[in-house]
Amino acid sequence: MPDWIALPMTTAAQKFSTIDGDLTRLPAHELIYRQLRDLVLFGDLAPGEAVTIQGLSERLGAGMTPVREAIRRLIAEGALEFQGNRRVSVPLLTADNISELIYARQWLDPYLTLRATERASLEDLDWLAGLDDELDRAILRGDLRAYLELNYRFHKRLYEIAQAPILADVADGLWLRFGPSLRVVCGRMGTQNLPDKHKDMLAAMHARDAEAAARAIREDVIQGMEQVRHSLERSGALY
Amino acid sequence: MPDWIALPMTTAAQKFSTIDGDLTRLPAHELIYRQLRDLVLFGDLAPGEAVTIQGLSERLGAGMTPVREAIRRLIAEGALEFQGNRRVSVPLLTADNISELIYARQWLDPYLTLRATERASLEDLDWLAGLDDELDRAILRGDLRAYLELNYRFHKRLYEIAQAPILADVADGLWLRFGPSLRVVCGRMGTQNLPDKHKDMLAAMHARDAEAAARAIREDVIQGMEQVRHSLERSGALY
DNA sequence: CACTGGATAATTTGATCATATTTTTGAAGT
DNA sequence: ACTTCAAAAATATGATCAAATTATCCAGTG
Repeated sequence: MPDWIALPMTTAAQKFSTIDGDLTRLPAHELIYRQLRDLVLFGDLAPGEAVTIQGLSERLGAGMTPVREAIRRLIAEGALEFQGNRRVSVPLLTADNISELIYARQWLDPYLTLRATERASLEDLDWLAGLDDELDRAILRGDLRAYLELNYRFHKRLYEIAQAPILADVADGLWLRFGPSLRVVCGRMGTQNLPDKHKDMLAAMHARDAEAAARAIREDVIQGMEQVRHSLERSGALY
Repeated sequence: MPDWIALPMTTAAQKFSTIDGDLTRLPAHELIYRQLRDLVLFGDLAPGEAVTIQGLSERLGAGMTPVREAIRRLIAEGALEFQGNRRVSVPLLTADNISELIYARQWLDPYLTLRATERASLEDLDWLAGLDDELDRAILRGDLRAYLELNYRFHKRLYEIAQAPILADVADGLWLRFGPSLRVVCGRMGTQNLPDKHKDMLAAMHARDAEAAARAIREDVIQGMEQVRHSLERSGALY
Protein backbone atom coordinates (compact mmCIF):
# COMPACT_ATOMS: atom_id res chain seq x y z
CA MET A 1 0.00 0.00 0.00
CA PRO A 2 1.78 3.15 -1.17
CA ASP A 3 1.54 6.22 1.01
CA TRP A 4 0.74 8.67 -1.76
CA ILE A 5 -2.91 7.85 -1.37
CA ALA A 6 -2.97 9.88 1.78
CA LEU A 7 -5.49 12.68 1.71
CA PRO A 8 -4.24 16.08 0.58
CA MET A 9 -3.00 18.85 2.85
CA THR A 10 -0.41 16.94 4.76
CA THR A 11 2.06 19.79 4.40
CA ALA A 12 2.51 23.18 5.90
CA ALA A 13 -0.25 24.40 3.62
CA GLN A 14 -2.77 22.81 5.92
CA LYS A 15 -3.23 25.96 7.91
CA PHE A 16 -4.34 27.89 4.87
CA SER A 17 -6.43 25.27 3.20
CA THR A 18 -10.03 26.01 2.39
CA ILE A 19 -12.26 24.06 4.68
CA ASP A 20 -15.04 22.23 2.90
CA GLY A 21 -16.78 20.85 5.93
CA ASP A 22 -17.20 17.13 6.29
CA LEU A 23 -15.24 15.48 3.51
CA THR A 24 -16.88 12.11 4.10
CA ARG A 25 -20.24 13.57 3.09
CA LEU A 26 -19.02 14.13 -0.44
CA PRO A 27 -19.63 11.47 -3.09
CA ALA A 28 -16.79 9.06 -3.69
CA HIS A 29 -16.20 10.23 -7.25
CA GLU A 30 -15.64 13.72 -5.93
CA LEU A 31 -13.12 12.56 -3.34
CA ILE A 32 -11.29 10.40 -5.84
CA TYR A 33 -11.24 13.34 -8.22
CA ARG A 34 -9.62 15.62 -5.65
CA GLN A 35 -7.01 13.08 -4.68
CA LEU A 36 -6.11 12.34 -8.27
CA ARG A 37 -6.09 16.04 -9.05
CA ASP A 38 -3.60 16.78 -6.30
CA LEU A 39 -1.48 13.90 -7.47
CA VAL A 40 -1.24 15.54 -10.90
CA LEU A 41 -1.01 19.11 -9.66
CA PHE A 42 1.90 18.54 -7.34
CA GLY A 43 3.81 16.19 -9.55
CA ASP A 44 3.30 12.94 -7.67
CA LEU A 45 2.58 11.43 -11.05
CA ALA A 46 5.44 11.79 -13.50
CA PRO A 47 4.81 13.04 -17.04
CA GLY A 48 4.26 10.06 -19.32
CA GLU A 49 3.26 7.80 -16.47
CA ALA A 50 0.34 5.49 -17.20
CA VAL A 51 -2.83 5.69 -15.17
CA THR A 52 -5.03 2.62 -15.01
CA ILE A 53 -8.58 2.45 -13.79
CA GLN A 54 -8.29 -0.86 -12.06
CA GLY A 55 -4.98 0.08 -10.53
CA LEU A 56 -6.39 3.23 -8.96
CA SER A 57 -9.52 1.36 -8.01
CA GLU A 58 -7.55 -1.13 -5.95
CA ARG A 59 -5.12 1.37 -4.48
CA LEU A 60 -7.79 3.82 -3.40
CA GLY A 61 -10.12 1.10 -2.24
CA ALA A 62 -12.96 2.41 -4.40
CA GLY A 63 -15.15 0.89 -7.07
CA MET A 64 -14.41 1.39 -10.74
CA THR A 65 -17.25 3.76 -11.50
CA PRO A 66 -16.08 6.65 -9.29
CA VAL A 67 -12.50 6.25 -10.48
CA ARG A 68 -13.70 6.21 -14.04
CA GLU A 69 -15.60 9.45 -13.57
CA ALA A 70 -12.68 11.15 -11.88
CA ILE A 71 -10.41 10.20 -14.74
CA ARG A 72 -12.85 11.51 -17.35
CA ARG A 73 -12.99 14.83 -15.57
CA LEU A 74 -9.24 15.13 -15.46
CA ILE A 75 -9.02 14.23 -19.13
CA ALA A 76 -11.54 16.92 -19.99
CA GLU A 77 -9.43 19.41 -18.06
CA GLY A 78 -6.28 18.39 -19.90
CA ALA A 79 -4.66 17.00 -16.77
CA LEU A 80 -4.64 13.51 -18.23
CA GLU A 81 -4.44 12.30 -21.78
CA PHE A 82 -6.63 9.74 -23.49
CA GLN A 83 -4.42 7.76 -25.82
CA GLY A 84 -6.39 6.30 -28.71
CA ASN A 85 -5.81 2.81 -27.36
CA ARG A 86 -8.16 3.50 -24.47
CA ARG A 87 -5.15 3.99 -22.27
CA VAL A 88 -4.73 7.01 -20.03
CA SER A 89 -1.50 8.72 -19.07
CA VAL A 90 -0.02 11.95 -17.76
CA PRO A 91 0.69 14.18 -20.79
CA LEU A 92 4.18 14.97 -21.97
CA LEU A 93 4.71 18.65 -22.75
CA THR A 94 6.76 20.00 -25.62
CA ALA A 95 8.52 23.35 -25.60
CA ASP A 96 5.75 24.59 -27.89
CA ASN A 97 3.13 23.54 -25.38
CA ILE A 98 4.89 25.55 -22.69
CA SER A 99 4.90 28.57 -25.00
CA GLU A 100 1.15 28.23 -25.36
CA LEU A 101 0.75 28.09 -21.61
CA ILE A 102 2.94 31.15 -21.20
CA TYR A 103 0.83 33.06 -23.70
CA ALA A 104 -2.38 32.10 -21.96
CA ARG A 105 -1.20 32.91 -18.45
CA GLN A 106 0.31 36.16 -19.64
CA TRP A 107 -3.10 37.60 -20.34
CA LEU A 108 -5.12 35.71 -17.75
CA ASP A 109 -3.12 36.20 -14.58
CA PRO A 110 -2.54 39.95 -14.89
CA TYR A 111 -6.20 40.59 -15.66
CA LEU A 112 -7.35 38.50 -12.72
CA THR A 113 -4.84 40.29 -10.49
CA LEU A 114 -6.17 43.61 -11.70
CA ARG A 115 -9.69 42.62 -10.74
CA ALA A 116 -8.52 41.14 -7.45
CA THR A 117 -6.81 44.39 -6.49
CA GLU A 118 -10.06 46.25 -6.98
CA ARG A 119 -12.06 43.76 -4.96
CA ALA A 120 -9.76 42.46 -2.22
CA SER A 121 -10.80 43.03 1.40
CA LEU A 122 -8.20 43.55 4.09
CA GLU A 123 -8.82 39.98 5.25
CA ASP A 124 -8.06 38.79 1.72
CA LEU A 125 -4.76 40.67 1.73
CA ASP A 126 -3.83 39.24 5.13
CA TRP A 127 -4.62 35.74 3.93
CA LEU A 128 -2.42 36.19 0.87
CA ALA A 129 0.40 37.62 2.97
CA GLY A 130 0.14 34.64 5.30
CA LEU A 131 0.34 32.23 2.41
CA ASP A 132 3.38 34.04 1.07
CA ASP A 133 5.13 33.83 4.45
CA GLU A 134 4.58 30.08 4.52
CA LEU A 135 5.90 30.01 0.98
CA ASP A 136 9.13 31.70 2.03
CA ARG A 137 9.58 29.25 4.85
CA ALA A 138 9.04 26.31 2.52
CA ILE A 139 11.73 27.65 0.20
CA LEU A 140 14.19 28.11 3.04
CA ARG A 141 13.43 24.63 4.27
CA GLY A 142 13.99 23.32 0.74
CA ASP A 143 10.57 21.69 0.88
CA LEU A 144 9.64 21.37 -2.78
CA ARG A 145 6.26 19.78 -2.32
CA ALA A 146 5.16 22.50 0.10
CA TYR A 147 6.46 25.17 -2.28
CA LEU A 148 4.43 23.78 -5.16
CA GLU A 149 1.30 23.51 -3.08
CA LEU A 150 1.58 26.93 -1.47
CA ASN A 151 2.47 28.69 -4.69
CA TYR A 152 -0.59 27.13 -6.29
CA ARG A 153 -2.81 28.10 -3.39
CA PHE A 154 -1.52 31.66 -3.55
CA HIS A 155 -2.48 32.09 -7.18
CA LYS A 156 -5.71 30.17 -6.79
CA ARG A 157 -6.74 32.44 -3.96
CA LEU A 158 -5.99 35.43 -6.14
CA TYR A 159 -8.26 34.00 -8.83
CA GLU A 160 -11.08 33.60 -6.35
CA ILE A 161 -10.81 37.15 -5.14
CA ALA A 162 -11.05 38.42 -8.72
CA GLN A 163 -14.66 37.20 -8.88
CA ALA A 164 -14.52 36.04 -12.46
CA PRO A 165 -15.57 32.40 -12.20
CA ILE A 166 -15.10 31.45 -15.83
CA LEU A 167 -11.67 33.00 -16.25
CA ALA A 168 -10.63 31.56 -12.88
CA ASP A 169 -11.73 28.15 -14.11
CA VAL A 170 -9.65 28.50 -17.25
CA ALA A 171 -6.60 29.69 -15.33
CA ASP A 172 -6.98 26.87 -12.85
CA GLY A 173 -7.10 24.41 -15.71
CA LEU A 174 -3.76 25.67 -17.00
CA TRP A 175 -2.09 24.77 -13.69
CA LEU A 176 -3.19 21.19 -14.13
CA ARG A 177 -1.43 21.09 -17.46
CA PHE A 178 2.00 22.22 -16.36
CA GLY A 179 1.89 20.78 -12.83
CA PRO A 180 3.80 17.57 -13.57
CA SER A 181 6.44 19.35 -15.65
CA LEU A 182 6.88 22.05 -13.04
CA ARG A 183 7.65 19.41 -10.47
CA VAL A 184 10.28 17.82 -12.69
CA VAL A 185 11.99 21.12 -13.47
CA CYS A 186 11.95 22.38 -9.90
CA GLY A 187 13.16 19.01 -8.71
CA ARG A 188 16.30 19.54 -10.75
CA MET A 189 16.96 23.13 -9.83
CA GLY A 190 16.15 22.86 -6.18
CA THR A 191 14.04 25.43 -4.37
CA GLN A 192 16.65 28.17 -4.70
CA ASN A 193 16.22 30.99 -7.22
CA LEU A 194 12.54 30.24 -7.63
CA PRO A 195 10.58 33.24 -8.82
CA ASP A 196 8.70 35.20 -6.23
CA LYS A 197 7.44 38.63 -7.12
CA HIS A 198 4.66 38.14 -4.61
CA LYS A 199 6.05 40.77 -2.25
CA ASP A 200 5.93 43.46 -4.93
CA MET A 201 2.47 42.38 -5.89
CA LEU A 202 1.12 42.45 -2.35
CA ALA A 203 2.58 45.91 -1.80
CA ALA A 204 0.85 47.14 -4.94
CA MET A 205 -2.42 45.56 -3.88
CA HIS A 206 -2.20 47.26 -0.50
CA ALA A 207 -1.66 50.56 -2.27
CA ARG A 208 -4.61 49.66 -4.53
CA ASP A 209 -2.36 50.15 -7.53
CA ALA A 210 -3.99 47.58 -9.78
CA GLU A 211 -1.72 48.20 -12.76
CA ALA A 212 1.42 47.69 -10.71
CA ALA A 213 0.05 44.53 -9.16
CA ALA A 214 -0.78 43.16 -12.58
CA ARG A 215 2.71 43.99 -13.81
CA ALA A 216 4.29 42.21 -10.86
CA ILE A 217 2.27 39.05 -11.36
CA ARG A 218 3.05 39.12 -15.03
CA GLU A 219 6.75 39.10 -14.28
CA ASP A 220 6.26 36.34 -11.75
CA VAL A 221 4.45 34.21 -14.29
CA ILE A 222 6.82 34.84 -17.17
CA GLN A 223 9.90 34.31 -15.06
CA GLY A 224 8.64 31.01 -13.69
CA MET A 225 7.31 29.65 -16.94
CA GLU A 226 10.32 30.69 -19.01
CA GLN A 227 12.51 28.85 -16.56
CA VAL A 228 10.50 25.73 -17.25
CA ARG A 229 10.77 26.23 -20.98
CA HIS A 230 14.50 26.82 -20.89
CA SER A 231 15.13 23.83 -18.73
CA LEU A 232 13.04 21.78 -21.12
CA GLU A 233 14.71 23.06 -24.27
CA ARG A 234 18.16 22.46 -22.86
CA SER A 235 17.52 18.87 -21.93
CA GLY A 236 15.71 18.39 -25.22
CA ALA A 237 13.54 15.79 -23.55
CA LEU A 238 9.80 15.92 -23.44
CA TYR A 239 8.13 16.11 -20.09
CA MET B 1 -38.90 9.06 -28.68
CA PRO B 2 -37.72 12.64 -29.39
CA ASP B 3 -35.85 13.23 -32.60
CA TRP B 4 -33.05 15.26 -31.06
CA ILE B 5 -31.22 12.07 -30.27
CA ALA B 6 -30.34 11.73 -33.93
CA LEU B 7 -26.63 11.63 -34.58
CA PRO B 8 -24.95 14.96 -35.35
CA MET B 9 -24.43 16.42 -38.78
CA THR B 10 -27.95 16.31 -40.04
CA THR B 11 -27.71 19.82 -41.46
CA ALA B 12 -26.07 21.44 -44.40
CA ALA B 13 -22.81 21.26 -42.49
CA GLN B 14 -22.62 17.59 -43.30
CA LYS B 15 -20.53 18.18 -46.35
CA PHE B 16 -17.80 19.88 -44.37
CA SER B 17 -17.78 17.67 -41.35
CA THR B 18 -14.56 16.02 -40.30
CA ILE B 19 -14.71 12.33 -40.99
CA ASP B 20 -13.79 10.22 -38.01
CA GLY B 21 -14.01 6.83 -39.63
CA ASP B 22 -16.33 4.22 -38.22
CA LEU B 23 -18.36 5.81 -35.49
CA THR B 24 -19.64 2.49 -34.24
CA ARG B 25 -16.11 1.49 -33.29
CA LEU B 26 -15.93 4.21 -30.70
CA PRO B 27 -16.86 3.46 -27.09
CA ALA B 28 -20.38 4.31 -26.07
CA HIS B 29 -19.30 6.94 -23.58
CA GLU B 30 -17.54 8.76 -26.39
CA LEU B 31 -20.60 8.70 -28.62
CA ILE B 32 -22.88 9.83 -25.83
CA TYR B 33 -20.44 12.61 -25.06
CA ARG B 34 -20.50 13.88 -28.63
CA GLN B 35 -24.25 13.80 -28.87
CA LEU B 36 -24.71 15.59 -25.59
CA ARG B 37 -22.00 18.07 -26.55
CA ASP B 38 -23.76 18.99 -29.78
CA LEU B 39 -27.01 19.33 -27.90
CA VAL B 40 -25.37 21.95 -25.68
CA LEU B 41 -23.31 23.60 -28.38
CA PHE B 42 -26.19 24.27 -30.72
CA GLY B 43 -28.70 25.21 -28.11
CA ASP B 44 -30.95 22.17 -28.24
CA LEU B 45 -30.85 22.30 -24.47
CA ALA B 46 -32.11 25.55 -23.01
CA PRO B 47 -30.13 27.41 -20.34
CA GLY B 48 -31.36 26.34 -16.94
CA GLU B 49 -32.77 23.08 -18.22
CA ALA B 50 -32.17 20.09 -15.95
CA VAL B 51 -30.25 17.08 -17.18
CA THR B 52 -30.82 13.77 -15.47
CA ILE B 53 -28.70 10.66 -15.80
CA GLN B 54 -31.56 8.23 -15.87
CA GLY B 55 -33.49 10.40 -18.27
CA LEU B 56 -30.66 10.48 -20.80
CA SER B 57 -29.96 6.84 -20.18
CA GLU B 58 -33.47 5.87 -21.21
CA ARG B 59 -33.73 8.29 -24.09
CA LEU B 60 -30.43 7.33 -25.65
CA GLY B 61 -30.91 3.66 -24.95
CA ALA B 62 -27.57 3.43 -23.18
CA GLY B 63 -26.51 2.23 -19.77
CA MET B 64 -25.97 4.68 -16.96
CA THR B 65 -22.20 4.39 -16.79
CA PRO B 66 -21.46 5.89 -20.21
CA VAL B 67 -24.01 8.66 -19.67
CA ARG B 68 -22.48 9.39 -16.30
CA GLU B 69 -19.02 9.74 -17.80
CA ALA B 70 -20.23 11.97 -20.61
CA ILE B 71 -21.92 14.26 -18.13
CA ARG B 72 -18.81 14.49 -15.94
CA ARG B 73 -16.77 15.51 -18.94
CA LEU B 74 -19.21 18.21 -19.93
CA ILE B 75 -19.27 19.48 -16.35
CA ALA B 76 -15.49 19.67 -16.30
CA GLU B 77 -15.62 21.69 -19.50
CA GLY B 78 -18.17 24.09 -18.07
CA ALA B 79 -20.86 23.01 -20.50
CA LEU B 80 -22.99 21.69 -17.69
CA GLU B 81 -23.26 22.69 -14.09
CA PHE B 82 -23.17 20.49 -11.03
CA GLN B 83 -25.58 21.94 -8.51
CA GLY B 84 -24.56 20.95 -4.99
CA ASN B 85 -27.65 18.77 -4.67
CA ARG B 86 -26.23 16.25 -7.11
CA ARG B 87 -28.41 17.74 -9.78
CA VAL B 88 -27.06 18.71 -13.18
CA SER B 89 -28.31 21.50 -15.42
CA VAL B 90 -27.39 23.77 -18.31
CA PRO B 91 -25.72 26.88 -16.80
CA LEU B 92 -27.39 30.28 -16.81
CA LEU B 93 -25.06 33.08 -17.85
CA THR B 94 -25.01 36.54 -16.34
CA ALA B 95 -23.94 39.67 -18.19
CA ASP B 96 -20.69 39.49 -16.20
CA ASN B 97 -20.09 35.97 -17.42
CA ILE B 98 -20.45 37.13 -21.00
CA SER B 99 -17.94 39.89 -20.33
CA GLU B 100 -15.48 37.28 -19.14
CA LEU B 101 -16.02 35.26 -22.27
CA ILE B 102 -15.52 38.34 -24.43
CA TYR B 103 -12.27 39.09 -22.68
CA ALA B 104 -11.01 35.56 -23.16
CA ARG B 105 -11.95 35.28 -26.81
CA GLN B 106 -10.53 38.70 -27.53
CA TRP B 107 -7.11 37.33 -26.67
CA LEU B 108 -7.45 33.83 -27.91
CA ASP B 109 -9.12 34.12 -31.29
CA PRO B 110 -6.88 36.80 -32.80
CA TYR B 111 -3.73 34.99 -31.70
CA LEU B 112 -4.94 31.70 -33.10
CA THR B 113 -5.89 33.46 -36.34
CA LEU B 114 -2.43 34.98 -36.50
CA ARG B 115 -0.85 31.56 -36.21
CA ALA B 116 -3.33 30.06 -38.65
CA THR B 117 -2.48 32.67 -41.27
CA GLU B 118 1.18 31.73 -41.05
CA ARG B 119 0.46 28.02 -41.32
CA ALA B 120 -2.57 27.65 -43.57
CA SER B 121 -2.16 25.66 -46.78
CA LEU B 122 -4.15 26.56 -49.89
CA GLU B 123 -6.40 23.59 -49.19
CA ASP B 124 -7.06 24.98 -45.73
CA LEU B 125 -8.07 28.33 -47.19
CA ASP B 126 -10.36 26.66 -49.71
CA TRP B 127 -11.98 24.65 -46.98
CA LEU B 128 -12.62 27.78 -44.92
CA ALA B 129 -14.01 29.61 -47.94
CA GLY B 130 -16.33 26.69 -48.60
CA LEU B 131 -17.58 26.74 -45.04
CA ASP B 132 -18.19 30.46 -45.25
CA ASP B 133 -20.21 30.05 -48.44
CA GLU B 134 -22.41 27.49 -46.74
CA LEU B 135 -22.70 29.93 -43.87
CA ASP B 136 -24.00 32.66 -46.15
CA ARG B 137 -26.57 30.33 -47.64
CA ALA B 138 -27.73 29.29 -44.19
CA ILE B 139 -28.24 32.94 -43.25
CA LEU B 140 -30.20 33.66 -46.43
CA ARG B 141 -32.30 30.58 -45.80
CA GLY B 142 -32.90 31.78 -42.24
CA ASP B 143 -31.68 28.42 -41.00
CA LEU B 144 -30.53 29.20 -37.46
CA ARG B 145 -29.36 25.75 -36.52
CA ALA B 146 -27.19 25.50 -39.63
CA TYR B 147 -25.79 28.97 -38.97
CA LEU B 148 -24.76 28.04 -35.44
CA GLU B 149 -23.17 24.81 -36.54
CA LEU B 150 -21.34 26.25 -39.53
CA ASN B 151 -20.11 29.29 -37.66
CA TYR B 152 -18.73 26.99 -34.97
CA ARG B 153 -17.09 24.75 -37.52
CA PHE B 154 -15.50 27.75 -39.20
CA HIS B 155 -13.83 28.93 -36.02
CA LYS B 156 -12.98 25.43 -34.90
CA ARG B 157 -11.23 24.75 -38.18
CA LEU B 158 -9.28 27.95 -37.74
CA TYR B 159 -8.16 26.77 -34.31
CA GLU B 160 -6.94 23.50 -35.76
CA ILE B 161 -4.93 25.18 -38.47
CA ALA B 162 -3.20 27.32 -35.84
CA GLN B 163 -1.49 24.20 -34.47
CA ALA B 164 -1.66 25.23 -30.84
CA PRO B 165 -3.48 22.30 -29.24
CA ILE B 166 -3.77 23.69 -25.74
CA LEU B 167 -5.02 27.13 -26.74
CA ALA B 168 -7.39 25.52 -29.23
CA ASP B 169 -8.73 23.37 -26.42
CA VAL B 170 -9.32 26.39 -24.24
CA ALA B 171 -11.02 28.32 -27.04
CA ASP B 172 -13.19 25.34 -27.87
CA GLY B 173 -14.23 25.12 -24.24
CA LEU B 174 -15.46 28.71 -24.34
CA TRP B 175 -17.88 27.89 -27.15
CA LEU B 176 -19.50 25.27 -24.96
CA ARG B 177 -20.13 27.90 -22.35
CA PHE B 178 -21.96 30.42 -24.49
CA GLY B 179 -23.57 27.97 -26.91
CA PRO B 180 -26.96 27.79 -25.20
CA SER B 181 -27.18 31.55 -24.70
CA LEU B 182 -26.13 32.24 -28.26
CA ARG B 183 -28.99 30.14 -29.49
CA VAL B 184 -31.49 32.01 -27.36
CA VAL B 185 -30.24 35.43 -28.46
CA CYS B 186 -30.05 34.54 -32.14
CA GLY B 187 -33.45 32.93 -31.92
CA ARG B 188 -34.88 36.31 -30.98
CA MET B 189 -33.04 38.41 -33.51
CA GLY B 190 -33.35 36.07 -36.43
CA THR B 191 -30.48 35.29 -38.74
CA GLN B 192 -30.35 38.80 -40.18
CA ASN B 193 -27.61 41.23 -39.18
CA LEU B 194 -25.49 38.45 -37.75
CA PRO B 195 -21.83 39.35 -37.65
CA ASP B 196 -19.67 38.01 -40.42
CA LYS B 197 -16.25 39.49 -40.92
CA HIS B 198 -15.14 36.19 -42.36
CA LYS B 199 -14.77 37.62 -45.85
CA ASP B 200 -12.30 40.26 -44.68
CA MET B 201 -10.44 37.67 -42.69
CA LEU B 202 -10.16 35.21 -45.56
CA ALA B 203 -8.88 37.94 -47.86
CA ALA B 204 -6.22 38.85 -45.33
CA MET B 205 -5.24 35.23 -44.93
CA HIS B 206 -4.88 34.85 -48.68
CA ALA B 207 -2.62 37.89 -48.69
CA ARG B 208 -0.75 36.35 -45.75
CA ASP B 209 -1.40 39.50 -43.77
CA ALA B 210 -1.60 37.90 -40.35
CA GLU B 211 -2.17 41.14 -38.46
CA ALA B 212 -5.11 42.12 -40.63
CA ALA B 213 -6.64 38.67 -40.32
CA ALA B 214 -6.32 38.82 -36.55
CA ARG B 215 -7.95 42.28 -36.53
CA ALA B 216 -10.85 41.02 -38.62
CA ILE B 217 -11.53 38.04 -36.39
CA ARG B 218 -11.29 40.24 -33.35
CA GLU B 219 -14.03 42.46 -34.72
CA ASP B 220 -16.10 39.42 -35.62
CA VAL B 221 -15.81 38.07 -32.09
CA ILE B 222 -16.46 41.35 -30.32
CA GLN B 223 -19.40 42.24 -32.53
CA GLY B 224 -21.05 38.88 -32.02
CA MET B 225 -20.43 38.61 -28.32
CA GLU B 226 -21.40 42.19 -27.56
CA GLN B 227 -24.69 41.58 -29.31
CA VAL B 228 -25.29 38.70 -26.92
CA ARG B 229 -24.41 40.83 -23.94
CA HIS B 230 -26.61 43.72 -24.99
CA SER B 231 -29.52 41.47 -25.67
CA LEU B 232 -29.03 39.92 -22.28
CA GLU B 233 -28.69 43.19 -20.42
CA ARG B 234 -31.76 44.62 -22.02
CA SER B 235 -33.99 41.73 -21.13
CA GLY B 236 -32.38 41.63 -17.69
CA ALA B 237 -33.00 37.91 -17.61
CA LEU B 238 -30.33 35.36 -17.00
CA TYR B 239 -29.68 32.81 -19.68
C1' DC C 1 23.61 -22.87 -32.22
C1' DA C 2 22.03 -18.29 -31.29
C1' DC C 3 18.85 -14.91 -33.25
C1' DT C 4 15.11 -12.68 -35.53
C1' DG C 5 10.28 -12.47 -36.78
C1' DG C 6 5.82 -13.47 -36.45
C1' DA C 7 1.87 -16.02 -34.95
C1' DT C 8 -0.69 -17.55 -30.88
C1' DA C 9 -1.94 -17.89 -26.05
C1' DA C 10 -2.23 -15.72 -21.48
C1' DT C 11 -2.92 -11.81 -18.87
C1' DT C 12 -4.04 -7.37 -17.99
C1' DT C 13 -7.08 -3.61 -18.54
C1' DG C 14 -11.11 -1.12 -20.30
C1' DA C 15 -16.28 -0.94 -21.27
C1' DT C 16 -20.74 -1.89 -20.06
C1' DC C 17 -24.66 -3.36 -17.51
C1' DA C 18 -27.94 -4.91 -13.90
C1' DT C 19 -28.66 -4.17 -9.44
C1' DA C 20 -28.29 -2.73 -4.57
C1' DT C 21 -27.75 1.30 -1.65
C1' DT C 22 -28.06 6.04 -0.35
C1' DT C 23 -29.73 10.68 -0.90
C1' DT C 24 -32.94 14.08 -2.20
C1' DT C 25 -37.32 15.80 -3.21
C1' DG C 26 -41.85 16.76 -2.46
C1' DA C 27 -46.20 15.81 -0.54
C1' DA C 28 -49.10 14.50 3.30
C1' DG C 29 -50.14 14.69 7.83
C1' DT C 30 -49.45 16.44 12.57
C1' DA D 1 -43.78 25.44 10.45
C1' DC D 2 -42.10 20.74 11.43
C1' DT D 3 -41.75 15.84 10.99
C1' DT D 4 -42.69 11.56 8.34
C1' DC D 5 -42.78 8.84 4.55
C1' DA D 6 -42.78 7.31 -0.28
C1' DA D 7 -41.18 7.99 -4.96
C1' DA D 8 -37.52 9.35 -7.88
C1' DA D 9 -32.91 9.98 -8.87
C1' DA D 10 -28.05 9.65 -7.97
C1' DT D 11 -24.35 6.81 -6.26
C1' DA D 12 -21.65 2.75 -6.06
C1' DT D 13 -20.53 -2.24 -6.62
C1' DG D 14 -19.10 -6.34 -8.81
C1' DA D 15 -19.91 -9.36 -12.62
C1' DT D 16 -19.36 -10.02 -17.42
C1' DC D 17 -17.71 -9.15 -21.94
C1' DA D 18 -14.40 -7.18 -25.21
C1' DA D 19 -10.07 -5.26 -26.44
C1' DA D 20 -5.22 -4.64 -26.10
C1' DT D 21 -0.80 -5.62 -24.31
C1' DT D 22 2.60 -8.85 -23.05
C1' DA D 23 4.61 -13.30 -22.95
C1' DT D 24 5.55 -17.52 -25.17
C1' DC D 25 6.63 -20.50 -28.59
C1' DC D 26 8.15 -22.20 -32.93
C1' DA D 27 9.85 -21.95 -37.26
C1' DG D 28 13.42 -20.27 -40.47
C1' DT D 29 17.84 -18.10 -41.23
C1' DG D 30 22.68 -16.67 -40.88
